[in-house]
Amino acid sequence: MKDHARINRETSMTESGTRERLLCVAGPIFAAHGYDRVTIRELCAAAEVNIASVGYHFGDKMGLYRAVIQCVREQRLRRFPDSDNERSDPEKRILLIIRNLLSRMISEDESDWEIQLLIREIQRPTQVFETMVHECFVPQFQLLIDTLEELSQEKLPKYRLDQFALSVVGQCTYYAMGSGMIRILIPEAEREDHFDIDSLSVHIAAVTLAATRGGQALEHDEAIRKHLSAPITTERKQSSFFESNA
Amino acid sequence: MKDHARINRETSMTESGTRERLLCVAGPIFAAHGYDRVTIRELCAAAEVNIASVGYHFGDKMGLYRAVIQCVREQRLRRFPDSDNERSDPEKRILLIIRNLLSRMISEDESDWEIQLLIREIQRPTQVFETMVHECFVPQFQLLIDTLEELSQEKLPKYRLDQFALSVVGQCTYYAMGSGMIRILIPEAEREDHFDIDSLSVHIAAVTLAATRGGQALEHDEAIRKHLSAPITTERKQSSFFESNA
DNA sequence: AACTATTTTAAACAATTGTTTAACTCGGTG
DNA sequence: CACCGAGTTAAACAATTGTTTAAAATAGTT
Repeated sequence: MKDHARINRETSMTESGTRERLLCVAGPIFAAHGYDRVTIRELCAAAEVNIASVGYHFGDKMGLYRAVIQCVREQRLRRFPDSDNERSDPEKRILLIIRNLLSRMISEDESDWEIQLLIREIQRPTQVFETMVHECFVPQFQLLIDTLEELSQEKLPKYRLDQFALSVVGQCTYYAMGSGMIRILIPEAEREDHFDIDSLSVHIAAVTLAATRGGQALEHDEAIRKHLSAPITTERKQSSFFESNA
Repeated sequence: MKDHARINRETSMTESGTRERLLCVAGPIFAAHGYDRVTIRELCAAAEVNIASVGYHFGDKMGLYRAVIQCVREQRLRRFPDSDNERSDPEKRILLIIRNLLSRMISEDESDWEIQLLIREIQRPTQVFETMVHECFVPQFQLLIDTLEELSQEKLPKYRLDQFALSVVGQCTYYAMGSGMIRILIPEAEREDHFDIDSLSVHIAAVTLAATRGGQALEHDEAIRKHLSAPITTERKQSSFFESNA
């Protein structure tokens, strides 16, 4: 019964069309509404195939979802083979990395459903998540760390580089994950003028450079640590970002 | 029919218990599994009330959810009235703000379901989202901006302060939203040693201070802008954070 | 053409969903 | 006591869900 589908998937001998149509249609829909809110009937209606097709070709609704994720991954790996911005000054490289990160996060294109899908995986990981991270995110993260290491004149311990790298990633991804909040916090006019990809990548790159350049960051680190002894724990539970203050 | 419930809710005359029990039980469950994956029967079974109770007291499943959100909000507003860390040097204040932000993000307590619930609202906003942001997040965001303004010696334009503030918020919230990825990217030993609330708040505060202190950030800004002319757009679509590079 | 394997189809499946109904209990008031 | 409104209950509601079935259609081979 389902063995047919398995053989079909592995050898990919047939080009019947229904499997591919289903695979192509499911991506944007899953990305738009999330796994739970998408029904098999909705997918099959969009793909103009029978309701039983997903069960036959993918065995399961989750099987279709996993196939979609894997398809996106392979397609991206094939489309973006290797970037070769190896030899240039680290300041420029870090700007490029940040810029690429942001252009993937801030959605403007129409084919953004791939990023939306991956972001959903990041926010609520499933079984596919771990392999996805290892294949796609870890290498880029390592590239970011290498650049940061080259950027800082002095030798930094690994955990320090990781912290800086996560600061970069955090700043960038927030514009995707917290876009709803940003839309409220920042007026639209200001957003359009100073929160485009160019302005933001320059800003984040500047922050990163200022933080990593020289030992001044560590110097501040020590200056701050003096404050960190007693008085903080007392106010620790008094206020929070989620609480009103006015 | 539902008028009873409405009157009951407004005047809060009766203390029947089922409404309150439902309200208390629903919070953690919604936070744990999300709105969609929670069934009315599951909630009523946990609260040991009849299935029709939610329809009677809240009119709707969504009504119960909105009541839970509002309950959390009011409870937090009541519990944290006003923090009075007004007069102290801005370096210490920014550290306190970051620290509070992080302690809310990195979940260690058992009563973290409130934050989890709010984070779910941030990620996938519903109707309750906007009022929630205006009541809770906007004031704290303003406090952050005020501190940043005091921190920078020179006068910065508003959009600049907003960018810095979002950098702070982004770095902090990433440890909550991207925790799944961090768990993979950073080894566990390193995470336990250098990614606790204390270390991270010092790190983020140091980054923020280094970025806002003096005009050096802007100086870098200009230095970077020179790079930003032509060559970027060419490599714009070549690689991405999601793509492998090795 | 006949047979086989593979794919598609319409229909029904069983389970679960949110919501509603109508009877019922209880407490207080005339 | 009778009455009434508020609250609770069990049952059923209609709708939708993912999944399966068994027959029909298609393609490929001898």
